[in-house]
Amino acid sequence: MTKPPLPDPRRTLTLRDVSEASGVSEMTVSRVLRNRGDVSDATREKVLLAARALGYVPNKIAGALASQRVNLVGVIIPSMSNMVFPEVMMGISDTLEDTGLQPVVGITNYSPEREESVLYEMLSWRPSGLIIAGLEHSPAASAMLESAGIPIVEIMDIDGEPVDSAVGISHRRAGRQMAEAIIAAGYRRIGFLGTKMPDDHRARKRFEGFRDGLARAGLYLADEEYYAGGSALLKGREMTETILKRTPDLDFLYYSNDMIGAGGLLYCLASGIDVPGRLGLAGFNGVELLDGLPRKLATMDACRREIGIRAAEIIAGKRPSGVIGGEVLELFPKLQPGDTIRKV
Amino acid sequence: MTKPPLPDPRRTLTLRDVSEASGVSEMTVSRVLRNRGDVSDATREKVLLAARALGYVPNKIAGALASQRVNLVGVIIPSMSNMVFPEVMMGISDTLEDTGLQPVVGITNYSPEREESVLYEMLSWRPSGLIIAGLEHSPAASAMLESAGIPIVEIMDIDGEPVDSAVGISHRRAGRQMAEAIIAAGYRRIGFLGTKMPDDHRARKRFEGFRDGLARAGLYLADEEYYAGGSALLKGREMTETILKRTPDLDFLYYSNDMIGAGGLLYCLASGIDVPGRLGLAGFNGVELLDGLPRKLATMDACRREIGIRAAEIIAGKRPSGVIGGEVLELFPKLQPGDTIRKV
DNA sequence: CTTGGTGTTGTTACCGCTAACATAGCGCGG
DNA sequence: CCGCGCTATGTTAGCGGTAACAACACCAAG
Repeated sequence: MTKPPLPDPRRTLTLRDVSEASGVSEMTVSRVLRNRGDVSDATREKVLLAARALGYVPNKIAGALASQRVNLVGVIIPSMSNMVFPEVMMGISDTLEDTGLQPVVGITNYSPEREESVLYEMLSWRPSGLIIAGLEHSPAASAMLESAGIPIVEIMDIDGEPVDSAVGISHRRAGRQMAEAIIAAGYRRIGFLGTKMPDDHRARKRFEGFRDGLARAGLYLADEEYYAGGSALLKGREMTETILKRTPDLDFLYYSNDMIGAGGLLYCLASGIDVPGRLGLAGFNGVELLDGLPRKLATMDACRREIGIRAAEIIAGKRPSGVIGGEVLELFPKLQPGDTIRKV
Repeated sequence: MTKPPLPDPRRTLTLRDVSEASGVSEMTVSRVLRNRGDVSDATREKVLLAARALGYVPNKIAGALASQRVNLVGVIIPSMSNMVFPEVMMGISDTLEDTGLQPVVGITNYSPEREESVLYEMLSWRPSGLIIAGLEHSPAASAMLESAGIPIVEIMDIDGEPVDSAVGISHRRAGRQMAEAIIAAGYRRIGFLGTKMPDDHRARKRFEGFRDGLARAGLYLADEEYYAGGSALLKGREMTETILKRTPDLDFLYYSNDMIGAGGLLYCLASGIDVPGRLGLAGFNGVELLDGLPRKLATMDACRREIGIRAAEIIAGKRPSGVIGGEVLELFPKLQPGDTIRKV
């Protein structure tokens, strides 16, 4: 039993191990592995061979500390469970792909306290940029964002004052537009169905915009219904039944998201309600799932993927404008009338 | 031009800044901020006050390097877009919550190459544990996993040889069980609908188990149909139409996931096909969405949340068994017959 | 034979924090 | 009033890399 030439195989390897195995200095190994600086082909080969043979994995913690550079981009979002943020994430990932930057996600569950702690945790890793959903933050969180010294992009919403840059849509306007379209189609007894989430500011703004849109035409909401938790599709179904039982003369239902809207649509179809003749329906988000439904629910695309792409571009410094920061990029969702609003 | 007493205010703060502001050594500040070691209450107050006033955020990069401890757990999964992995993630997050550990997610898109590079990237941050979906990895990835020197938990699947620990279900058995239930209910002309994903090994194993289950009863698949990309609900609808047109005498359709199954169900209901009398249907996963459908699709719960919980427990060293590693934990999905399989 | 470029490799000094040990101050029994 | 055993705080030496610069070999031109 000869002792193998390698030192304790359980110890994790360092540059020194590779350096000794290949007979050059640690610095040269470092250069080879990062493709930086001039290294002769012969040396490069030797080093790469040794590194691969040992199974060396560089220690980015040490590298980041020494170089003061971290290839991480923090992404803070409220939730991962409703298909809207995963799509934003894909836009971000795809755009960051070829920049050497890597997204790291944190979830807040719509809780300002969690947002604060997730943000603190993220900043303690000194990411080179941060993407965060929403414009509303606790004072402490705002202070951290302001003094972080890195590019910040607040996404999804532009109805407010960003810390640095922002990419999103105006939810207030989106709500108002939907109201106008509904009124134009001749509906008058309008109900609203949404979530019980005081901290979902975007849903709130859509609701306010919607109500304002109605008010401008001298209309008001005829009834409202809210839910929290559970299967959104099922809740949409149940809430629709509830609200229609309570206020049978409603002629339109505006849902705060597509999932409950889809539930409502399925309920109406099963109950033989004439959609969109006797009752019109609309949701919000433009989720892919709607494509598979028996009838197409009216909705508004929230530009989720593009928001992700643009935000990542700002962080990566790829915006064509060449602006350094403080950019506010508004995207414009378009109304997709589908089959659940009467044609005028 | 006198040099200001404070150094560049844009520079990010270090322990030294807090130490100077509070008049104690860096070490003491460090102790206060980590709640470690004895510090007098007076000093603690002073330090916390100064840290808060300055808005100091510790640098975990430096901390991790010095202490050789990283509170990160890598989680590598194929996708975030189909509701199964988000639910696993929640189990992981909830369990890690009170351990000081933090999950960091990487997505592979079912690509072995991406898996390899995501894994390399993750290991270079020296996480204290790793959770990775599946038992099949490239040779290079396997080598990295083996020599990482940290607890590894492979999740979702247990049909194979884990590197270290594993938590999951037997997809082969799940497929077989479904076949047996279908046969017991009297169906004989059975079709399969799935994804074109050579690297989705779990779907493949379910399919193989299903085919074996049929074979044991002397049956074989009467037809098959595959898809890739797009809205799964819509694809399920379209594939169902296609396969039924091509092979009209099918009396059962087994879908490789609930989403296309739901699409198929909606198609059948809209076409007036007698379900489950003339045609039976079943999916896989037990997604919440099914609760909202007009009829309940037969499915098998994949134990997604519990898989996340158990995997996180192993990483956090919270398993009751007290086992160090190499644990294989099998979970047992139960068949939910719903309304789309004939009662025997 | 020098000089000076050019291309390659090595040396030194940190990066910001923490483990481990050293030290200072204090109360107290002998 | 010495020395012991506390507790509270400070000092030193890295963690594993990289930036910046130094050093070296080699060769062409002067």
